[in-house]
Amino acid sequence: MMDSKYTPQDKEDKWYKYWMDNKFFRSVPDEREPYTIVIPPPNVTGVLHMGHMLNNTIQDILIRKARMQGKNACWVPGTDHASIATEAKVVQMLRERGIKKADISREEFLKYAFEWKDKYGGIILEQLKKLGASCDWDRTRFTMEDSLSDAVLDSFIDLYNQGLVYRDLKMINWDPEAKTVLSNEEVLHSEENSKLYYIKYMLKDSDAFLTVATVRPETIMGDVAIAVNPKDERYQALIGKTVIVPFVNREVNIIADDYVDLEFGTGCLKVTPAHDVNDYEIGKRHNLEVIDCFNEDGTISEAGICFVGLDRFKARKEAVKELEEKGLLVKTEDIQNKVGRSERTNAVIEPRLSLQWFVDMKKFFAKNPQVLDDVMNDDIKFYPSKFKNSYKNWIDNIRDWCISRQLWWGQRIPAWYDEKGTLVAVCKTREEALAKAKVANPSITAEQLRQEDDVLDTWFSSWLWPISVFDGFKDKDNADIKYYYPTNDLVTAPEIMFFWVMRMIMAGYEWRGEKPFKNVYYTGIVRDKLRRKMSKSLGNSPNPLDLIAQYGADGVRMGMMLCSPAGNDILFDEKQCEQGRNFSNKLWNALRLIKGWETSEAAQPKVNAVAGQWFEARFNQTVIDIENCFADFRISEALMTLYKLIWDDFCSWYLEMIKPEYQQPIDQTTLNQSIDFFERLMQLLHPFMPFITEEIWHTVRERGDKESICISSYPALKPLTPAQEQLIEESQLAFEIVTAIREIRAKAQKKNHEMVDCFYKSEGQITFGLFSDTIAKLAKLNAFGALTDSQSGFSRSMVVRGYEFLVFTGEVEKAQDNEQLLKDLEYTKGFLESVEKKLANEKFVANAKPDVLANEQKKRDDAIAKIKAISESLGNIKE
RNA sequence: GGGAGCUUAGCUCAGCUGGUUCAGAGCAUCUGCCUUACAAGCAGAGGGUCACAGGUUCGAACCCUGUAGCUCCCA
Repeated sequence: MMDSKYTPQDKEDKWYKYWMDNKFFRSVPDEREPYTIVIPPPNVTGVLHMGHMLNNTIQDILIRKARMQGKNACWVPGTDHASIATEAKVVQMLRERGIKKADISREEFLKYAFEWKDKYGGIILEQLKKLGASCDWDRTRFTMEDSLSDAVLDSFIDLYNQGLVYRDLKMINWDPEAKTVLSNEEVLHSEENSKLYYIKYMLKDSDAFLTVATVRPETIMGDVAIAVNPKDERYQALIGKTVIVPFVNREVNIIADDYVDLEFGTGCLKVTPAHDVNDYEIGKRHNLEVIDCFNEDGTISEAGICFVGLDRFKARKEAVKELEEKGLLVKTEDIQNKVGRSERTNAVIEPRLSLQWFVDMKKFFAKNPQVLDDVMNDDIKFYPSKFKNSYKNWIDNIRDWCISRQLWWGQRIPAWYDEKGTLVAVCKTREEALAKAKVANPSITAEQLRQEDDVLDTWFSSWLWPISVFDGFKDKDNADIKYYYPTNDLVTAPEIMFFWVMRMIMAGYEWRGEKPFKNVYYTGIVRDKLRRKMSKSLGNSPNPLDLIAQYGADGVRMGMMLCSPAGNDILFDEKQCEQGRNFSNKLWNALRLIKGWETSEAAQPKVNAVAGQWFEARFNQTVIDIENCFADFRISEALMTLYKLIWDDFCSWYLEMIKPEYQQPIDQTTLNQSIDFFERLMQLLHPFMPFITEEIWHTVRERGDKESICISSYPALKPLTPAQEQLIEESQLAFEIVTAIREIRAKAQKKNHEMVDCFYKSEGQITFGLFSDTIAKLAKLNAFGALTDSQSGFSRSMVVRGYEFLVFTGEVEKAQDNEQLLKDLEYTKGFLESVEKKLANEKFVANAKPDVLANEQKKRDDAIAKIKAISESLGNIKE
C-alpha cells in the first residue's frame, strides 16, 4: 500500500538521474522547429539564491513545455567569469596559501584562477539540477573559455577598427577596494546619512573668511578654487579674490560659475577637479589644475601633503579634528546625500580621473538604430511592456560604456604600446602588432611592445553570449548558430535590462544583423514578507536548497510560481511552498485512489459516462485557457488555472462522481478513462512540477525503458464542440444545486451517509440535462424529481437560478433559516429595480447595442422569476 | 530634479477595446466534519463606498482632470 504522504526527496534525485542518463535534454539541430533559451549566465562564484530559483523555474517551464510540444528545445547553461568577484576569491585563496598576488606573475595568477574555477565554479549549475532545470548540459559554456574569449577579443578589435571603441582620460567610477574602474551601471546610488561640514577659508592678507560647506573635508588638499554663483549677490565683491586652502596653505581664486547651487550650504563650493565629476567640469571651464590626492586604494597620496597614507575615511576624521583645533570649523550639520557604492564590493565609489577604454554608445546606436526601434515596435517583445519606457529612456540618455578593468581575471585587452606608452596597434598577437608598429617606426622590436595590462569588463563577454555560446564568432555560418539563433525567450530581472538585455540586443544587430531573442520576460524581484529585498546582509533569504529539502523542488517551484505575476515583485513566504507541497500530496492521493481500485466486468454506469464527457470538455477548455496564458507569459495564471482544474474539477468533482461505493470495484471503461485523464493532467502539469508528474506518469501506467513524460506529447488543443459547451453549461447548474443541497444538509446537521430526498417545482421549465443522476449521487439523495402531491414531511426550501427546490430533511425549519431567503429577496428586488430603471431610460434604449439591451431584458425576466420563486418558498415556510 | 508605474477583500493579485449578476481568484478567516484517496484533507460560509475629489457618459473599477500616498528607474 502506498503511503498517504508524498515524499519528494527520494523521487527527485532518481528522476533527474534518469533524465540525464537518457539525455532527454540534449539538443542537436534537426528538421524540427527550434525553441531556444540561453541562460543569463550566473556569476561563476555564485550560489543559488531565490532570484535564480524564480528565474530558472520560469525558463524550465518554458523549455519543458516547448519540448513536449514537439519543438527542438535547447536550453544552454553556463556561467560568466565575474572578474571582480572571482579575482577576490582567488586572491583570498592565495592568501590562505601564503601567496601574495603582487609576488606572482599574471600567468601564474591565471593558473590559480582556473584552478579555483574548476574546483568551485560549478556549484551553482549543480544546484540548478536540484531544481530540475532541463538544460542541455553538454552545451555548458563559460565566458573565459577559449572560443568565447576569442569572440571577446575579435569583437573588441572590430569595434576599435570602426571607431566604436576608444581610449580616453575621463572621470570614472573607481572602486578603491577592488582597485578597478567600474561602469556607471555597476554603481548603486542611495541616500545615506552624512555630515555637512562648514569650513572657514581665510582671505589672503585679511582676517575675513568665506564659509564653505562640504561633505568631504578629506579632499581639501585637492582644492584649486572656490566657486560661487555669478548671480549670488552675497559674494559679488569677492569674485577674483584669493583665499588660503586649509592644511596646504595653497592660494586659490574665487571664481564664478553657474553650476554652483545658491541654496546648498553657504553657496560657496570648494573645487576639487580630481575628486568630483562636476568639479572636474568646472576645472575644465576655468583652466584649473588637477591635484589628485588619493592613491588607488583610497588612501591619501603624496600629492595630498597632509594625512599621507591614511585611508580616506580616517583622513576625514583627522581633517575635521584638525580644522576644529585651528578654529576653522564653523559647524557641522546632519544631512542625507546620495552615495554611490560598488555593486560588488559595496565600497564607496571614488570619482577619479583615469585613462580607460570606452564604447561610444551614441555612435553605436547611430549605426544600429534597431536596438531601440525593434523594441519600441515590438519586434523584440518586452513582458510586461511597461519596461519599454525605461529602455527608451535609458538609451536616450546613454553615456559611454567603460569596458576596461584593472584586473587580471578576464580577457586582456589586445592593445599594444611602444616604450613611450603610445598606442601603436590593436590586434590579437604580438607579431601582428609588430608589423603594424613597424609602419610608423621601422626600427621597433617585438620586445619593445607592451600589451595593455587591463582586461575587459565581464559584461563585455556576456553581451555576446547568445551568439558566442553557439560559436557564432569563430564560425559565422556553423550549423548551430544558423539553427538556434535568434533565440526565443530571455528571462531575467528588470535590474538586468541594461547589463544584458540592451547590450545583447546591441551585439545581436552589430554582429549578426539580427535580434538575439524574440521575447524578454522580466521577472519580479524576490522580496520577503515585509517587502524587503532578499539579501545576504539582511539575512532574510532562505537557503533554496533547504527549501527544496523540506518541500521538494516541485513544491518550491509551485510556491514561487503561484505568486509571481509578470513584472510584479514576489513577496516570498514559505507558506507558498507549503501550498506547493500540499498540492503534490493531493496528486499523490488521487493516484492512491485510482491505483487502489479493483475492476469489474460491469458496463459503465451512465453517471460515469457523463462524468467522462464532462471532464473531457473541461479539460479541453482549460488547455485552451492555459495556452492563452502562455502566449502572454501569464505563467502564474496558467498554473492557477491548472491547479483549479486538477484540484476542483478532477479531484473534487470528477473523482467524486465516479467513485464506487466503499470496497466496490469500478468498471474497466471508467478506470481507463480516469487513467487517461490523469495522465494528460500530469502532462499539462509537467513543466511546472517535473518530478512528481514523472513519478505519477510512470506509476499510473506501465512504461517502457526509455520513456519519459518530459518527451511525451503535450495534450493537443481541441476547440470545444457545441455539445461540449452545453455540457459545461449544464454542469454549472448541477453543481450549484449540489452545493445548495449540501448547504441545507449541513444546516440540518445531516451525517454524510444519511440520504435525503429533493424535489423541485416548475416541472417542465427546468432541465438538468445529463446530470440528474449525478446530482443525486453527489448530494446523497434517495430521490430526486419533480414535486407531486405525494411528498410529505418536513422540508427546507432553496432557490437556485429562480427555481424552487424542497429538500426533505425531516426536521422543522426554524424561522432564523429564512434570513438568507429574505436577504436574497431583498437583493433581487433591488437588482430588478436597477434593471428596470435602465430599461425605462430612453437614452439607454436608444444608445445601447442590441445584445446589451437583450441582456438587460433577460436579466429583468430572470429577476422576476426569482422573486416569484423566493416568495413562494417563504410562503411555504409560514404554513 | 527628470521619467515610468501603482493604489480593488485581512494578504498577494486578476479584471483586455466603458455594458454578461462585474465586483473576481488564491491564500488567510469562520462554521461543521477524524465520511476508508488525501486533516498536507472534506463540505459549507462570511468578507470590498474598486485611494480621495470632481468631470465626461444613458451607463465608470475601467476614460479625463486634480489631490494624497507608495514603488521603481535615471540625474
